[in-house]
Amino acid sequence: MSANLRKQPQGLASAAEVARLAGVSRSAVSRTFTDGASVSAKTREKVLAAAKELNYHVNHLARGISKAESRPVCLLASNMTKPYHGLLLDAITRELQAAGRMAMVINVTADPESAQAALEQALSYRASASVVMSGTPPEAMVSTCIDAGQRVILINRSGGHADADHIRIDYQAAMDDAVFMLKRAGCERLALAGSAKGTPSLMERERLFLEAAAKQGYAPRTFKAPNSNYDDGAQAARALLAGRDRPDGVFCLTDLMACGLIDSARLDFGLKVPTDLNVIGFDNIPQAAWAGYGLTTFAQPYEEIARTVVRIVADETPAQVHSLPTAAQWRQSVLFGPAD
Amino acid sequence: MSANLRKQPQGLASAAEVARLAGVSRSAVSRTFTDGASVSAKTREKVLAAAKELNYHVNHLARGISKAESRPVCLLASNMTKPYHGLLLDAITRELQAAGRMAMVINVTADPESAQAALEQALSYRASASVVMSGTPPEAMVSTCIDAGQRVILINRSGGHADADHIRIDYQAAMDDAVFMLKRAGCERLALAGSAKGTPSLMERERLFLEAAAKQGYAPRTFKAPNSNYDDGAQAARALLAGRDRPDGVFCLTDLMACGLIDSARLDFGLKVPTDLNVIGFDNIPQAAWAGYGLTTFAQPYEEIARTVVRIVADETPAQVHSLPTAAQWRQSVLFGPAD
DNA sequence: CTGAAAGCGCTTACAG
DNA sequence: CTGAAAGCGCTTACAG
Repeated sequence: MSANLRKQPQGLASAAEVARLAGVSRSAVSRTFTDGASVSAKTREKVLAAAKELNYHVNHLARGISKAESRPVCLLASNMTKPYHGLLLDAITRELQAAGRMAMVINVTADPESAQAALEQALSYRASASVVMSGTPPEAMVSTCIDAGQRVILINRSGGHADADHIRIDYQAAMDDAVFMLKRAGCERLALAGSAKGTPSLMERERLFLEAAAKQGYAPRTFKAPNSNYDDGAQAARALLAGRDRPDGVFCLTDLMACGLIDSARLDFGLKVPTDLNVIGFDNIPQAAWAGYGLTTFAQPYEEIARTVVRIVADETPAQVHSLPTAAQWRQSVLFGPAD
Repeated sequence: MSANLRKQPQGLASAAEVARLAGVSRSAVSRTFTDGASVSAKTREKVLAAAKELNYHVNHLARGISKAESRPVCLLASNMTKPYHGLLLDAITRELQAAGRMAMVINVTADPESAQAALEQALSYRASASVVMSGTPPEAMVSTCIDAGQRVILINRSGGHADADHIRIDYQAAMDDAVFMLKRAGCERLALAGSAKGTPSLMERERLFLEAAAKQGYAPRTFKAPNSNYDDGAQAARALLAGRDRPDGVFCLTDLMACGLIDSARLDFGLKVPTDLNVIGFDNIPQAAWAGYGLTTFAQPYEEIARTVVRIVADETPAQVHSLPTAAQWRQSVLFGPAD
């Protein structure tokens, strides 16, 4: 009674109340809700009945204090507004949830220090893992998290942290494919719509495309836009498509850029895709499938990334690099379909 | 020492250790990290120094057991992949974070029972509030949450729950505007690209547009697509633009539909927007600003919604309906600009 | 302003 | 299989 007076007005039953009603010990109700604990069918029955009657829910906050598995996983995300990030966030929250894990999301803004602040938050909530989808946390911060017993999972981030898990995509095959597709479409002058943003995955795609092109005897004209969004693609179009010796095949670092480039090619230059210009993108965002674009692109393995995250969070395996493949998605922005 | 053996290997310091190092009581360190608690500058100093040395972070999980304000807020989201949902999720997580609150996200899939399961999860984590962005939780579930001392905030959901806070958008003015814009552009035959999905906000826009049109003497042809995405817009185009008496102005329930309709109008019917066809959308998603669309639309008040959410979470005010306005966003898909 | 003590809601050796 | 007890890491009246 007097204990009740101290409580905030929040009517959720506690394990103690359930125990009282069921006529068993506190430990018994705790065990009933712990997978694999030893309770007799009869006790379990009584507890379950009482729990149902009192509308009891294990307090995960309290459980998390002593039980690592019921601690949340922190997702450091930004740009949720952009299709690629939305797709990734959707897949990861879905898989985490299916595995019974709770996801806390931290919105990492452009601010360079916010990745650090975000990881500190994750520490405060004793997250069992932090998934870095955006930003580049300082090395020292990653160490702090790992020392605190947390796993740190970097998705498409640069490879500096030895103790963190890295999920990276294997872009080599995709970039070879891209050049092959353009060659088979009869392209003679290639171009690359690149970015000066400096994200590791962007830089890697850029480098590998250029290498693959060189191997096939191409010397692509390159334009580096400031970022990798729609406007950057349009900007690339205006830089690459003006003047003589217009390219007839261009690889865009992202689908968003490809959409901007295609629109500009059509509206500013009166070009038809793919007859005048072959275009390939990257990410396979929903817009790539829109009739206005019909973009041939490469799909990020969103589901596989999500499943890998869950696996890392659940396992005790030492930190390592996880490489995942992409898959080509043919549409109409490149002449001719896939080879048989 | 023996206590340490029981701990899982997680090196984060506790308040007790900080107290020991600083030579003060446990209460003192607790107070140092509680806003507005009474600690002398000297004690605070000592505690802060010790905390820094041990890399101490208040355990929010534990704090949440006794302190309601540091409990997480649950976000029930789905379709994060769609621009509108991404925009909303981004704004809400950003504002919540700025207010020092943690956001847990629950991915509500299409499954009708998952909204209920999601709210039960929120209960387990003792969320101080649940924000329902998708799905329609059963009345009984909402009551359970509220009885548990949790606030339930429904965004653009139907108005059945008396004890929940409702954030709704005032579509009346927008729909009057939409008809006015089309009339001023000289439209003679209006159409509505509607949806059979049955979401409250969709249904309300539909009804209000039709009413506004009737007031101006229009009798819009209506097509109800199954959902409210890109493909649904394309489907609407094929239904509305074929045959004689083609409409010259159409309102699409969502920007996504408008994009699909514009693409189909151009590619399937060879129509030019806005000279052959005036188009208005709703939501003001990033794609609406793309050069290929240049869509005139209405902006959901994403930021205002987010701020309202944090205000509700922080306050003790009784549940109520919060009405927010939209703002017209002129672009090129309707003839003539805004009135002065 | 401060500390000792009781409390929150859970888990988990320990002894039977 | 079961319960009493000690523990997790925090907060907050209470008395000084």
